[in-house]
Amino acid sequence: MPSVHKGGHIIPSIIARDHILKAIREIDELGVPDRRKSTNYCLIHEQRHYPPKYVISIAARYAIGTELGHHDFYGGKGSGCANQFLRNRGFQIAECQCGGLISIEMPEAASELEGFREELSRGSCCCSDLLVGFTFEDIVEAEPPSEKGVYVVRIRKRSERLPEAMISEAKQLMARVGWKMLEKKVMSRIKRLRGISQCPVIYIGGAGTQPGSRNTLKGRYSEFSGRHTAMYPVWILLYFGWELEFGWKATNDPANEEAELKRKYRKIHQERLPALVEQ
DNA sequence: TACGTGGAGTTTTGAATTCA
DNA sequence: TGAATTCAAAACTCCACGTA
Repeated sequence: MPSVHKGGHIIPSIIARDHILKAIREIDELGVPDRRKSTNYCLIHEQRHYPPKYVISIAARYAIGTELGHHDFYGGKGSGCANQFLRNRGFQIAECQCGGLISIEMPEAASELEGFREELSRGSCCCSDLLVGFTFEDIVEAEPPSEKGVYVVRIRKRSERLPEAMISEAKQLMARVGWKMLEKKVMSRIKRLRGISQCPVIYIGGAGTQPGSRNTLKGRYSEFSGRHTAMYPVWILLYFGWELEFGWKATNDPANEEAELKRKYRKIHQERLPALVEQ
């Protein structure tokens, strides 16, 4: 088999740019196993980072039908090694310790990324005026009443982990579970984390909005531990060290209060709803 | 009586199809 | 080819019932 390296550690030269692009697309879908993350270099494609050796391993499967193992070829800088192989096919390689699969899609430059981090950590937004009269408690130990009302989930403190990185790690976890149907459903919710902005309010909902309903704030809150539409992204945020609050306001007209709250929120946020609400 | 859970009703969304 | 329509699936919410 033709190769670009000798001595038993070979990269099949039949691997073309198209095979590498297919590998990148697969990694976008399935993520990178922890043991295959890069240590010192990243392949940078469309402003996302990928581990060079893992990309080549996957690309080999598309080219020759067999995935290469971690020790089947060299990484590093030398001639015939993974980095040079990828550069020869038109890809950018940079020194980086992120491990791969880190997106910097929102801000384009590194300085902007830092600015985005700062903006996220501030979490300031004028929509806090909408929540006058709400009671807030830590989401993991909130005790809302058994009454009708409107409720919100709000970010109290952000961690260093950005939404895109959390989505990537969640995707890897789901890929390891190996249950496509479950992965599709869970990830469809978790991807809503991309909608998180500087605004701390990430969900608005109502309890007892329909006539005759016996739903309560307490009941809706309990669903965050088992079947609420926003529970997966909430779990992910908590897992990565974000601190969240559950806030509520009891009312006899939750439907109108919820609609009015969302209307005002949209007005402030260019017609968008909170990140975890279906847009 | 309060709570948890399975299942059903209603609304929304998006893909597929039809038609001009 | 693009707009309009249809329909299935998903999302969201509520109801009913068993249990503590």
